[in-house]
Amino acid sequence: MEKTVLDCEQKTLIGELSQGMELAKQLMNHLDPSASHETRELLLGKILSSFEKSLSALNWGAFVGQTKPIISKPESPSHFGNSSPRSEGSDPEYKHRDVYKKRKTLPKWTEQVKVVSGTGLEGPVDDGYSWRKYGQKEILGASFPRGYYRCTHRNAQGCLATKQVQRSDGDPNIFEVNYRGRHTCSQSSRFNMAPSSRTSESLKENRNSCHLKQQPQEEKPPQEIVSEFGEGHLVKAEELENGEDDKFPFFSFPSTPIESENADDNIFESLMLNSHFIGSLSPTFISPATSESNLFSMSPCHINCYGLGHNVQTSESDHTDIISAPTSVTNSPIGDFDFSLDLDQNFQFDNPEFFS
DNA sequence: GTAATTTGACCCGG
DNA sequence: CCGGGTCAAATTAC
Repeated sequence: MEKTVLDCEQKTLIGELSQGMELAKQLMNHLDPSASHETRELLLGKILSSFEKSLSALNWGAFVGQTKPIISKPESPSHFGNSSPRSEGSDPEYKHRDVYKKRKTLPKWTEQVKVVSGTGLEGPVDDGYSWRKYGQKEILGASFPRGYYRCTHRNAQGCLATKQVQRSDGDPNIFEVNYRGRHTCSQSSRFNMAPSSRTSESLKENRNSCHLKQQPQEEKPPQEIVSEFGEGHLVKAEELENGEDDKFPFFSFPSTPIESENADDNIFESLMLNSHFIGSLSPTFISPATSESNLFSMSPCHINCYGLGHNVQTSESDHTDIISAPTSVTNSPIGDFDFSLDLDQNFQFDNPEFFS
């Protein structure tokens, strides 16, 4: 495989993006208070946001893209596509068993998104992927319904990525976005597959054509883009309560042995994480009073990535982890990735997950 | 006409 | 049995 070339491409891209992001941040720091042109701030905010998205997508693509269809098990995603009406079947057992089983094994992580101005726009909720809403539910104890989204290309490409979006109880400005599963659709790997001829232009093209579609929300349609500036993220990776069988394919590793690639990807992780942590690591968390609505007060464009493995627990206790070790965080994720990659080696052999 | 959303019913796990 | 997650027909938007 010509991974090396691609990796170089990605490194360059990531490096540039990181630099740009840092510069933007610096610029933001040096904003003249007297000027206080919101437009400028807005612009900067969007720049940063854009960078974040790019980096994030790049990073994810690095993992997802290099994997071929993740679920290579016999009952591959195909039956997602088959409009398999359970009603028509006298088949009492449906395929739901498989579905739920799969659901359980998918990697899961939560992103807490804060939208400052209450205009109703959730820029952050639009994370760069195309989602289709497939359900909405009132959640007990929650003031707002939870929306269920799946990747638009699930049928076409068997992409199993889903997410849940729900407003926080107390704060309509906070959205909890629960991601589940990695994107296996071609879009998600757009960066990864980018040939050397690919420039930022084509990347932008990609974004427009595939990914970045404004996401209509259950609330009011967005009128202004102002709120996008004040957004804050908290990304935390979680693993499902891993049963014995459940390893944590947080990045959906294929069962094909790839070692050097992983190493390189690890570098990407570090790169990206570092870029995020540049000047953005401030333990400004507010300890969550309750496990329900966790309000994290953060500086704009503050993203924390928590990786995997040993660190993961249920969402509630997760918060404790996050808050309790804000300083070690800078290194921790990288270490975690290392850890995970190491485990990945094992994962290749015993991911009985897909054999059942 | 096609694609996305809405919405009530269904299924599963706890 | 209840609550959460998903499905799919109906409806709406493009």
